[in-house]
Amino acid sequence: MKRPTIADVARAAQVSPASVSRFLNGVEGNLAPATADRIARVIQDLGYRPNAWARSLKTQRSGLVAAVVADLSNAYVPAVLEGVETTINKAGLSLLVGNARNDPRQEDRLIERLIDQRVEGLLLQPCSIHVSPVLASVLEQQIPVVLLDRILEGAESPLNLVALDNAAALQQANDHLLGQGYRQLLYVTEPTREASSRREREAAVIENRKRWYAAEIFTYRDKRSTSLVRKIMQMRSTAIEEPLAILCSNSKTALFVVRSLSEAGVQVPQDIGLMTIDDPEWAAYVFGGITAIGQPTVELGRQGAQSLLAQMSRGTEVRPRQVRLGGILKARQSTSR
Amino acid sequence: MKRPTIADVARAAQVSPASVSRFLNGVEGNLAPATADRIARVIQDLGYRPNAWARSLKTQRSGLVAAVVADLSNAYVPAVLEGVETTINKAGLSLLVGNARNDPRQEDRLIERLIDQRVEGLLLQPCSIHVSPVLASVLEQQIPVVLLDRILEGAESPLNLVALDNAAALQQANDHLLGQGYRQLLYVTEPTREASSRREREAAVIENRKRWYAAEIFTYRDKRSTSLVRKIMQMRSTAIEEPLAILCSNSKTALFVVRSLSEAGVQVPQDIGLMTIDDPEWAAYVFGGITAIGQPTVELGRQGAQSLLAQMSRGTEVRPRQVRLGGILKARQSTSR
DNA sequence: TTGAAAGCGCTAACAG
DNA sequence: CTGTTAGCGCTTTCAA
Repeated sequence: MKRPTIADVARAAQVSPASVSRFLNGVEGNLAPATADRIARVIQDLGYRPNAWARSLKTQRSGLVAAVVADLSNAYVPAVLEGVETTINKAGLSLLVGNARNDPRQEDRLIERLIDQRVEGLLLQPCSIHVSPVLASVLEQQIPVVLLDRILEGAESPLNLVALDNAAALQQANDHLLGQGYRQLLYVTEPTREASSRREREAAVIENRKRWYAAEIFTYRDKRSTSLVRKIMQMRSTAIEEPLAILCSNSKTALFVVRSLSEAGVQVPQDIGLMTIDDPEWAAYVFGGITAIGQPTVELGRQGAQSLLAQMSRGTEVRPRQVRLGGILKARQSTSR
Repeated sequence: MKRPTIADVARAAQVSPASVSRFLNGVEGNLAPATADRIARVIQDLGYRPNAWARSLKTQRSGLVAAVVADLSNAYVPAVLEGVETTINKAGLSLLVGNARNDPRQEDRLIERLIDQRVEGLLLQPCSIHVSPVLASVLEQQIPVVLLDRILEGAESPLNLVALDNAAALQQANDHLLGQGYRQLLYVTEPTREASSRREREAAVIENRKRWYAAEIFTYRDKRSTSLVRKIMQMRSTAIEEPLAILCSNSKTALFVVRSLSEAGVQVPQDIGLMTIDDPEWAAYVFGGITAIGQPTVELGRQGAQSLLAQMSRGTEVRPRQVRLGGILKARQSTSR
């Protein structure tokens, strides 16, 4: 039971394949209503569906767009993908998804495979900070690319980007915490080497350093919480008990900190203030509510996809657009003194 | 700057396209080492990559697999997709993702589009309970399908499935709560009409009904928490104050309940017990820890994908496999009296 | 071990 | 308004 081809339809409807094709594509030189009807009926009867491969081969369009993300297990990512998927589908295209699992080699492999599938565009949340040879060749082939969430260094020309305005978000966070009367800051982050967003956030923390009595950065590499707790104890033991707040670089970090504090029995906000960049669904319910800077995740995906679609239709020639979206401060219990 | 074709390679290497094709596919009738080397070099130089469309047209294989999910915004779903994606990629295939947003019409549209892309298999978490005409035609075409998380009624033969053993999970939950001394149960669920998993869970609750002093079911349809709170108050006002526990049908429900309880100032576990099916990352940190039945989400995706791959290679003829995975009880503060 | 040639299913000139 | 024809880039007999 092979699927019917355009030729089968043509034969059954007593017309040429060309006419069927015209019908399918709603082409200019309109068909006689009678012919069209006949074709329509046959298509219906046979359950004919055009073969995307053959069409692609001819038209050089696949109807496929790819999204390669750094880590699907970070809730931020599926939220962004939601915006991407919706937009891509509205445009009549289909979305291929690749999860690099924070491994640049895996990322390369995925990109290569997806390009081989002849995707018409690539949305990328890179898990490395520089342009890999594979990505370079993608760019060279003029395949539209839009970066999500993270920038890339060493591209010949800056790539299209949609991301959080990290500098502004951290400014907001610092303002809020200082405004609440905190005088010491402990910024907790995952290693910052490979993700530009983390770098930008950390840079902003450093920039705001002088505003604090003390501001330190804690980078966590494993799940163990002991050294973080030790760090906290150390900062809290200042002679003049300056109030201390923890700021988390993202929701994954926040989860780690929440776990650490819970295990150590540290009270929030009594003993310590807590705030995070990124506002996961649970933030409002832990410790009576954790103050957060929410990201417009779905919107970010939407805009990324739109930017890609624009490039796909207008060509890669358009000058690159760097969109920076603002975060939204949600003040909650965890930073109220 | 068009991409080089097999003909370009053939010309540059002074061989026939057929030989290049042989080289590419590592075919039996081995090439002379010298020829192979020459071809290899040219491919390298030209940066040649085979055209998937042309290959598909000829081989009738696309290298594409699709996953259509009910709702990407439920954290359970991306977790399952993670397992799916990994497995599919390991098999050298690419994954197309569609998000039906709980809309059966959208689901149909997605399936149709993906089938038009000639995917070789479909993983489906249906957002309806019965086989739509579109899906029926997919099955009729012998395209391998595996259901994730939810079953479908009215299929001619039962479809392959990987899902939680809902009956067992709810048995476990009931046992645990009764063991903790609770005597009244309030089961909170989203509307159960369209998702078989919800139906199964609700059915299990009903089955366990006699074990309770009172067991009621609360279906929430909107975000407003007032009627839930009223219900709770009503159940708590029994003459002989039988201890009450809430059981949530999944993590989305749990989030709703947590919000409602927080807003109403109900204390957990002092005033009421709380438990949920599905163990989201935040469960351990809200109300000092919410007791949950964890689902093997990633594993579920992995097994679903494997089941699909099996069907794809051995043909749809294989007898359908219904895999039911067990949940894992995580006892926490919220149900300790 | 290699090449020639046919064709997968479709579209897009070009005629008519 | 409609049909004929020539490929899109690849694989795969069949011959050499």
